[in-house]
Amino acid sequence: MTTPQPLDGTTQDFLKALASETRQQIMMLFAGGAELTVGEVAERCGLGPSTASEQLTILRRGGLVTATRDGKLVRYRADPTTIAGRLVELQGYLAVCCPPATGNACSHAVQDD
Amino acid sequence: MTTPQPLDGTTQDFLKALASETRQQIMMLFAGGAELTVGEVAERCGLGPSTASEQLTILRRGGLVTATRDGKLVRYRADPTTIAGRLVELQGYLAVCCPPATGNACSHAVQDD
DNA sequence: TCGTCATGTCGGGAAAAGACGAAACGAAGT
DNA sequence: ACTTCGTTTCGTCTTTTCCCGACATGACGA
Repeated sequence: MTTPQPLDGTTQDFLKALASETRQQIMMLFAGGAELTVGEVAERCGLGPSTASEQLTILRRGGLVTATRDGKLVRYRADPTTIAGRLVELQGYLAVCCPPATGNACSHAVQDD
Repeated sequence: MTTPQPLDGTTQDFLKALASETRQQIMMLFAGGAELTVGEVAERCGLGPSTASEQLTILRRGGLVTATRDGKLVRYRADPTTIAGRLVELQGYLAVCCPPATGNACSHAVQDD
């Protein structure tokens, strides 16, 4: 079950998606459950539409947002469920790296030897 | 409303440190609370000593490891306390992006009940 | 059908990251 | 002091990322 050896590919996409200031900025736009089109994201971040589309694709691969088509628009929104899942995966990975000995907060799911 | 702030600098360092396959690999070496020198990390990851040193510096900046000098050696180990803190910060950031309305599953992922 | 508009895809160029070897630094031991 | 060994810093190269403009795709309205 536990495949904590390397890091799961999905978690890797999650981390890489989040490890960019621009994409962090994009994620902030979705605060409060906002739905935004590619063009809106582009404008609010000062990016070209193509760049916004690319970055949103990366965020979608990372499980951070979902997209639905509405006419010729595509509405993006945050994906809390998947985000929570990736966060748990990340937690599990870190729990392996952390000494599961003393009362440390980052170890509570994976114990193995 | 929730602060539409980009993201804490420390959390950014944390994410960037983790968003690298080799650094993830390095972190795995510290499983079980192991203490490793730069040379050991280098050898086990198939890296040059200088590269290992650089990557460990990034991990230290991200709060993932701590270093103590022991003679001419430098022993690195995981830093569970700081990791847990950064994880909580990350979770807080993501909670802002996530709609706090529906099953906001991403606002409880890290808690260590 | 045709034109338009929003999005996605493709190439390219600038910037950053990743890894290396050579050399500098620091802490023992001879 | 000198030598040795582990670590760090520095310069360089290669690879990847980031953003762009130009073009292709797909959907709607005339």
